[in-house]
Amino acid sequence: MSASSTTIIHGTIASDLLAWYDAHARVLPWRSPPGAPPPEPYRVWLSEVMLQQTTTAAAAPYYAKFIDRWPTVQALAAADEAEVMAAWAGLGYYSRARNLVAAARVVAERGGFPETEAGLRELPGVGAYIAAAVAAIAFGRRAVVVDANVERVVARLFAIGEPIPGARRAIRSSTDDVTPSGRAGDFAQAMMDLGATICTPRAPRCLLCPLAGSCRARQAGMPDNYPLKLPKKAKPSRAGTAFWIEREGAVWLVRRTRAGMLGGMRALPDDGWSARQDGSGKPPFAGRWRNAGAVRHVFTHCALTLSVRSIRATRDPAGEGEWWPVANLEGAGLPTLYAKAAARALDDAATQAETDRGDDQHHEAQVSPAV
DNA sequence: GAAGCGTGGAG
DNA sequence: TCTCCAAGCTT
Repeated sequence: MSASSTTIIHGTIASDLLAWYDAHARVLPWRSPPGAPPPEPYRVWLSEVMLQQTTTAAAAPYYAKFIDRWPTVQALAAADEAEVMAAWAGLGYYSRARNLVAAARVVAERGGFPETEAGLRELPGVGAYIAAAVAAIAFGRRAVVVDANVERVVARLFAIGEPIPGARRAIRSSTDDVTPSGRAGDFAQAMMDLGATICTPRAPRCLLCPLAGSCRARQAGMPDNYPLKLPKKAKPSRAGTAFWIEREGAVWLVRRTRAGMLGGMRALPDDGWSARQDGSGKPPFAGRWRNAGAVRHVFTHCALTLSVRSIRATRDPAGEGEWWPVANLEGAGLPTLYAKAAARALDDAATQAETDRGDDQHHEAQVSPAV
């Protein structure tokens, strides 16, 4: 195939896709309509960080909360890191929140966002994808934007049979080939919308696809065979224990170390469980610990059964921590694992109180059902 | 380059 | 219930 005919075909892909996008673009809180002036770079960047490995449905309420609370990058730069971490609680991948604050401070200090991919790439938490996406969407620069959606669309368009991650080089090269010089942001978002709504991982809707006529996987009759992915490693199961220590309507919370799982987040004290090994089961101090049941939680690379034990304290436990009002537990910003454990402890306490009202016997050794 | 890092929804 | 995986980055 000659270079000129290649260009014509690839140009058709871009124009077909943009025409489809003009008619079918998703309406999203961080997005401008096709052809309209782009949102502020702050909004594009914030949304991209939240959208890493995260569905639009999950990110949307957090995006609204952050924009309401920190409307500008200067406001975010001036925020307490701890408050940003707490606001991020539940969204996962918590290093994103710490990098978010760090990057905001760099941007505020230098008086605005870098406008080039290379400049953006220097911000903490900004990698190849986000740098390209912000350059294209916020600044209208031609950039090769490759996320998991684009990987899938391009692997199918060109029937790239090599498995991920080895195929990434070829996918990037082909994406470069089909990326137009104009409407950079719309093109990137159109590719992602196509991947999210038409060219889906399973059961792609090829009958609705504006690129079906150009798609080599479609022509071969097996679009959902692309991209090929290698089998994943088995996920280990871990066991740990969290401790609910209550005193005068407050619960003792600690802050996890910045490195590792749930790094930097508020948490219940626990027995040192990790993705690599079980916890010791040992409570932080001796006493009449109550078994409040257990919760199950699945992380990216381990599945945890977290036992919950509770006690009423008469003084501060050893080490760093803070008494947090139970009535305002939502404001603590506990990651989901510990929010589940807290709910288990509170439910157990409520159940016990009801039992105690129902008969005169104590049930201090009551065993709650496993979850 | 591979492993570490959350969570919730879909099928 | 179980598997897959979503607008990835860092070390």
